[in-house]
Amino acid sequence: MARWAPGAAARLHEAALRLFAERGFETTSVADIAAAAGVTERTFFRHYADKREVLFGGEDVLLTAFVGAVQGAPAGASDLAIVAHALDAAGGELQRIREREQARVRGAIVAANVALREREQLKMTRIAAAVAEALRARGTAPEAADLAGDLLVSVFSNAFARWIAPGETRDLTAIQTELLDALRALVAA
Amino acid sequence: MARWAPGAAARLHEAALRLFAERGFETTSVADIAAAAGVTERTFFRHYADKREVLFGGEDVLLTAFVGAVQGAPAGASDLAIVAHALDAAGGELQRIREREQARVRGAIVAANVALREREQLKMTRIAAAVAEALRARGTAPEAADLAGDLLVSVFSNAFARWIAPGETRDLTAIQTELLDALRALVAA
DNA sequence: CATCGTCATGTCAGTCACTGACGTCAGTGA
DNA sequence: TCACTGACGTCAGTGACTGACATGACGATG
Repeated sequence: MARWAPGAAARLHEAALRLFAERGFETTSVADIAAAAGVTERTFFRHYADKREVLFGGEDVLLTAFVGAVQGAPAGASDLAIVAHALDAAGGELQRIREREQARVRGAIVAANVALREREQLKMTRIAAAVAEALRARGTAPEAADLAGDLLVSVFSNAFARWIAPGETRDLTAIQTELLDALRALVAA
Repeated sequence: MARWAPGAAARLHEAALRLFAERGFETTSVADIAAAAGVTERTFFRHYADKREVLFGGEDVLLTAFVGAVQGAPAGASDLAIVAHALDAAGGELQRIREREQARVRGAIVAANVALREREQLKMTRIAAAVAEALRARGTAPEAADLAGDLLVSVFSNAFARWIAPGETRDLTAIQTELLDALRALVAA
């Protein structure tokens, strides 16, 4: 028999999500989470670099999805077309791996806490930078690449926020397409 | 004679900036800053809510400049024209109150630390939200307002980063105008 | 089958950011 | 003269996070 029950990271993740939803992020200590998962506090920090990290585990998935879509966009496509392509591809993949209800719970936790919103912003900024870098690698001018990266993140973030809003039933990609159209109209005016 | 030397907040600010630049943000403790300013640690937290706050003091100045410019934009202007107007007004004001070299020092400190970059992102997000709200108050549709707020922040942030880049000599507003043109080209393509 | 290293965890002691409660005393106004 | 306030000090915490070291099940290797 194993000395310890396996899957400590998953147990910690689950316990953290439950406790954050029940009592809030700030009012649940790492010790609480560890106890609920049946490990010590030290073990928590062996699996997650800090208390917030437990909510941002699969961070790289989204980033690599966006970057991969940019790299895989058809040659000769305009920068905006590449952005649209990446939004479609990554948005579709996100819907496949993430349940909407689960995303709503997590979204509520993050929205309720400043430190978590800060972390979410950083994640998005990293994605924007990675997309910009991928565009530069395709030959886009530096200034345009930076702007396009920000633009992609703006459309995605706004679409995602609306996707998890209560009562919303549309596809994430549909919302993204709509917002991209709104952006075109905005800049063309 | 006064019981304590006046201007504790200013002394703390100065000491913090100097120590951060010399030894880095993480490796200088609040106790160090307080000692350098001739007060106790407790007093530091009476003036600044947390260790990072000492670098983000005049945060509201920029926000109110942007919001004020949006509110003061000519009636009937398109959303993009309002954004351009706000960038010009706030960018110009920023250059008047902030020395470029000082901004470079602060920028280097912030760039060197993740926690500080997170905070900077949050500040920008707040500005985007405030600008979006001001646009909605003028009658802009919610989706367009959110996108326009993000767009303004994207242009400003990129322009500001280039403004404090080593060797850069152009005006902040000139860089902003150039980036806004690049954005128009990007979306029109 | 004995032994040896690895790996995930526990244990312990410590640093540092941040907070609440309370005391102190110069200045200010009645 | 006296009560009050504002700005600070003092003290005793809590909680996030880290480094160093111990432990014991497991797989590999002889």
